[in-house]
Amino acid sequence: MATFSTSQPLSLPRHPSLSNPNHPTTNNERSRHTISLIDRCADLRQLKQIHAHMVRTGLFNDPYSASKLFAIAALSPFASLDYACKVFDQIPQPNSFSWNTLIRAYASGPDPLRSIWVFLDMVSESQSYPNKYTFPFLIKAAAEVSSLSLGQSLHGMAIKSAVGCDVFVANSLIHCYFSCGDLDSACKVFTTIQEKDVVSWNSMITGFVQKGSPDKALELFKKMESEDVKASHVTMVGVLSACAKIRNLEFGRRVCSYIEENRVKVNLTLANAMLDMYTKCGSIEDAKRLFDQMEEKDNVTWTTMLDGFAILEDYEAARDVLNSMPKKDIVAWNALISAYEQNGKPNEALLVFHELQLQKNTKLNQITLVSTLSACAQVGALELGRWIHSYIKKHGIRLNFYVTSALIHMYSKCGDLEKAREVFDFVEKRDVFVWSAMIGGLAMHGCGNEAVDMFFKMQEANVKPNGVTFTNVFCACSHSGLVDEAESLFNQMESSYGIVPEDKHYACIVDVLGRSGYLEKAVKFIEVMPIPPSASVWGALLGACKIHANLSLAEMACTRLLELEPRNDGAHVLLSNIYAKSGKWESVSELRKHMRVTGLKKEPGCSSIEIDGMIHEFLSGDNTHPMSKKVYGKLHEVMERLKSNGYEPEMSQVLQIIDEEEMKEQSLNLHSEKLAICYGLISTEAPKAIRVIKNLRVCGDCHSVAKLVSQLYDREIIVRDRYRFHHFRNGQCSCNDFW
DNA sequence: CTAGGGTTAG
Repeated sequence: MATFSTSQPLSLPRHPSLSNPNHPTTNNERSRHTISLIDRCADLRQLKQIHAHMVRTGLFNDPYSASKLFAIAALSPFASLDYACKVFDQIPQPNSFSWNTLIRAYASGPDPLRSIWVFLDMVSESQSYPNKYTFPFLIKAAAEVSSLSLGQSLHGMAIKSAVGCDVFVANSLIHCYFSCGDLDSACKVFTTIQEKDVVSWNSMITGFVQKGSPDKALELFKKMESEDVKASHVTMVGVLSACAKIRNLEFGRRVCSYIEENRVKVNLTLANAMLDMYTKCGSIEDAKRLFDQMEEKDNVTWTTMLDGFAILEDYEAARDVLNSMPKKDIVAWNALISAYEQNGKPNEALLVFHELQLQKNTKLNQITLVSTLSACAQVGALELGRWIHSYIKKHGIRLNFYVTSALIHMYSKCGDLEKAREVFDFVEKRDVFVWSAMIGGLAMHGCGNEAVDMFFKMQEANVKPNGVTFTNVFCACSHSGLVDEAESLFNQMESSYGIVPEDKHYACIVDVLGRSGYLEKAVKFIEVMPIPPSASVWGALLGACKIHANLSLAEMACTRLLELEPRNDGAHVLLSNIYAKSGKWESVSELRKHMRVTGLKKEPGCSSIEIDGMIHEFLSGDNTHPMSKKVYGKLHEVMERLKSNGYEPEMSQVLQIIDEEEMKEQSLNLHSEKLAICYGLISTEAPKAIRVIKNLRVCGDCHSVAKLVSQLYDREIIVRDRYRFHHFRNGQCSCNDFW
């Protein structure tokens, strides 16, 4: 038998007029031979050869033979849509099969909607009618582009064409409704199927898993079992994915034994799903064992394993996996970058990003950019963030919701609120995350009223707020003292927006009330909370007590907070200072001893500043920076100049998170933000703004110093502290000294 | 002669 592994001339039956008239082969046999050759074609050249032959012999005029050739042209591994279309146009009267084939080819091509245009041609211009094979392809196209209205129209047409009850049509509708987010319709279709097959169940199970209801997927699986439907390997993939999402190792293990007992065929995809379940559920031993057993591995296998180590924060092992990958792809790089970024290691994430850029064959994608922008936001790497933004523009990368939110978030957190607004205004469509990012940005910069306005504009745009939106709005209210607005929105959260307040929302309201001086009200609010107050709730109250110098309440809040978070360093230091202020010296020494014994230390103040794309970090009292001497020289000069302009160091805030050692640093003006600002003065020129990021709250003295420097040195200074931004300009701060 | 459901990174 002839097989064509490489392109060779074909031995085609000869033209009837040329063949020996006495030769016994009939036309029928000749066409059978030609058609069997079509099936064994290995490339387009061979196919075209047969095509030419068929035209010459007239075989192409036979609808069956022509459709056979066309199907290979459109669907084989070496298919060419261009060529297939030309073949199709030559078919005199394409039958339904040929139309279906063309629709199928387009539906799984790069532009699925083109299959709809073919369908319209079929309906309007041909004698062929759509049948039960036609609709699954079209519905698949609708699913691909997530067009609910298209899916609904096709659903209606399928019913009119009397194929609405066909199980293939119904199954593709389930898939389509899920991908359009219309879960109710998907369920309705499912319940109307008379004879559900395993694919019907699988479509439901994977639909629920992918749309964020893994628990429902597991329920369905149990129901499927109780109805004695035999699960397939695709069922297993879906169920394992559900287990991975809800971190249910026990159920996941049961699924694995089910697979063994029922001899479900374990292919690569299923093995990968098992691996993912083990890693996500935290059983790295099982994962390692499976990984070592797997004979065949693909990039999914490697990346899943990489992520498994990253989850355990074993970055060395994760890195080893990346290094061992035969063909590293962007997904694997993204996994490492995002692992660092999401575990509070943004600098490491940026290092990996820089390394990735040196790889010639790996193209960044939207996910790379989202993770990296998020890392930029954390460290305040505005220059790199800007570079990524221009990269996005230059390469025409689409601003989807993720990328848009990430850009807004990056610009906001790096202190460039105007740029954040530009991005927000530029995009045409905004989802809840884009709106929330913008509201959050306004909140950080103390634009409370604008944030609240934005919240209402969002409703006008028919975008429903979520829990994050409310957190950001409350945060905005808090920084701007908008007590009434916050209270009124809080009261509507559940009744009007259907969002059950969580502990972070309660903490926000306590913060709003407390900051504005309504300490009693805040306490009452905590007392009537329907859920037990969390550490962040007490933390918010404590913060308010600090601002308003309420010692007794602070002591209570501190005690509650330490019950919930025994290793909260700030609360310890603060409590010891409270005791000191109240003369409870025994309690002070007890607490200090406790801290020494348990090795609890106050997180050191740290400020950073980006110069020419490099992040420079300063700890308080730091002299490790290469330009340390010059920085201190500048600091001395600044302080002298400030003093001669009437500045007096502020040494007596009532409550501060300062430990004994820091007292000395405080008196010597060694706070990290002062060092970073001085470094900024040395290494940049006006009118460039000095942007500093601090890990803790900016202290009162540094705040006054920054105000004066902005005036006397005529420099804009932008400081991001743990909670918000301070824009210092002409001796004023954007926070109006309310923070 | 045709068809549907699947795993990794935000």
